[in-house]
Formats: sequence, structure tokens, C-alpha cells
Amino acid sequence: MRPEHIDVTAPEVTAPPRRPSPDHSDCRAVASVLARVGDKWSVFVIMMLIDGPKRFNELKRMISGISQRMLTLTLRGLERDGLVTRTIFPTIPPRVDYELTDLGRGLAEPVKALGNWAFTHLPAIEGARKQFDKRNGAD
Amino acid sequence: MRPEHIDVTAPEVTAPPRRPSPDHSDCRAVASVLARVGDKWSVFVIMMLIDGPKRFNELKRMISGISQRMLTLTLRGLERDGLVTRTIFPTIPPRVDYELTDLGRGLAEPVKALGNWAFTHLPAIEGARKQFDKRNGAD
DNA sequence: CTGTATCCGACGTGATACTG
DNA sequence: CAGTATCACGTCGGATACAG
Repeated sequence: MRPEHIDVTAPEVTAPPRRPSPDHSDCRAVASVLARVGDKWSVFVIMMLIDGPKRFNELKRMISGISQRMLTLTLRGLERDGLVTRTIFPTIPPRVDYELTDLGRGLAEPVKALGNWAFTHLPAIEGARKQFDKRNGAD
Repeated sequence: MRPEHIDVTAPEVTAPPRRPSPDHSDCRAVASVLARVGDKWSVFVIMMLIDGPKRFNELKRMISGISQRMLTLTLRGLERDGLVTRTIFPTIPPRVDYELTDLGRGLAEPVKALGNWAFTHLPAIEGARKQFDKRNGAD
């Protein structure tokens, strides 16, 4: 029921910074990337990998709130999108390094910008939430 | 290109390429904003409202893939975060206008940057997905 | 150490019908 | 026109156990 066939075929990738929504077809594809950013853990993993390659349990320890399953799935998704590389060292015990690709590092930039904005305007947003909550709950 | 031109309270936020994770507590809060961006419809609505205030069914028509329920919920979430305002005209039939607040317009900037990045690197990502899929499916 | 498989609850999403 | 309520379904996410 969902238009999975996304025929972007946009000849002008250098579109003006006006609106990134010239067509609805493109939006779907862009949304999938946005969804990755909105993933509960993807951004965390990306941020952790900015410093350099990390091992599986190293990441698990750094994020600490994540479960093994979710870390695996998140890493898989990131790897699938070409955002991180997975290097296996056939040693005993096995060792797997995850590293940000150039694409992943590129994604990290706008994500960091967004993160900065979020961090900066956090008080405003939380204040608005409180206000809305109060108004909606006590009204 | 990147809207680093944001009114940050901390001057160190822009300078160091370090990771914006001074505390884990903050990450949670930032994640909630990121989650909003990652919402399936929030970004679409924000983009539609950049041009100016829109009515409910107007938005519903523009996005078209969205259900009434989801549009309502998305709008509520946006309103709760202080990103959009809801103006009711007690006419018959009733008319409700949704408009981006200053905060919402501010959020639109990094989101547009992210959207542009996504749009630009869409071929790379989709290619990586195809490759991963093929390698994982045929292996 | 690095995963995979399974179960299970929670939540997001949509379709439909109803109200002001 | 704008919004709510309810139900049904699929997916997400966590805990646990197991395997290479």
C-alpha cells in the first residue's frame, strides 16, 4: 500500500536551499534518512564513533542504556546505510571494530548542528511542554 | 552552508569538534527533540508550514499520505513543544490555523540542512542499502 | 567477545465511526 | 470543517537464553 518505488531521478542535486520538498516522492526517501536520525540509538552510536573506531562492548558500555539486541540492530542499520564499517578480526576472542565511514562523518555534521540547536533551545521546549501540559491538564 | 549561526549560550559549543555530550542526562533530553525530528510526519508538517499558516484539511491535503488521526497527533506534539501555534476561529464552519512559531522556524533550519544532506547523499545511501541487501541476501 | 533466536509487552499507525 | 474514540495490526524494544 506504500509507494516503495521511489523514482527520484533528480537531475539537479544542487537544488537551492529553498525547500527540500519539491516532490512528494523525494520526501519519502528523505524521510527514511530522517527516521534513521530519529532512531532511538543511531545518533548516540554515531556520536560515540566520531572519536574513532570502537568495539562492540566498548560501545555498549559507553551508551550503557542500550541492550545488546538494540546495539546490534542499530549497528546493522547504520552499516546497511553505508554509515559505518564493520571490521572483523578473526582472533580469539573475536574482535569487531565499528568505524564511521566518510558518509557517516558527513551525516554527523548536520546531526551535530541539530543537536546543538536542540541543546540550546531545550529550556524553551521543555518550558513549552510544561506550559502545554499544565494548560491541558488543569483546564 | 550549515546554519551554525545559532544563538548559543555557550561559546564553546561551536568551536570544539568534540561531541556534544557533556552529560548523559542532557542526551536524553536532546534525544526527545531528535525523536520529534525522526517522527514520521512532524518534519513534513513543519516543511509545509514554512510558507505560512495553514488550515487542518489544507495540511491533510498537502501531505495526503497522512491520516486524520496522525495529523492531529503530530500537530498536538508540535504544539506541545512550542513549535507551532493553533489559532481557532469560532466561525461556522470552524476554522483552525496552524502556524510555525519562531522556535519552530528556528528548528526548520537545521532540519532543512539535514534534509539537504539526506537528499544529496540519497544515491549513496540507497546504493549502500542495495549492496548490503544483496550481499546479505545472496551470501 | 560478538552475535543470533525467541518470547513478550508497549507503542505507533491506520481505518472507521462518531461528535461539535 | 475539525477533532475525538475505539479497535486492530504491525513493529519496536527489552530480557533471556543460546551459539560461534
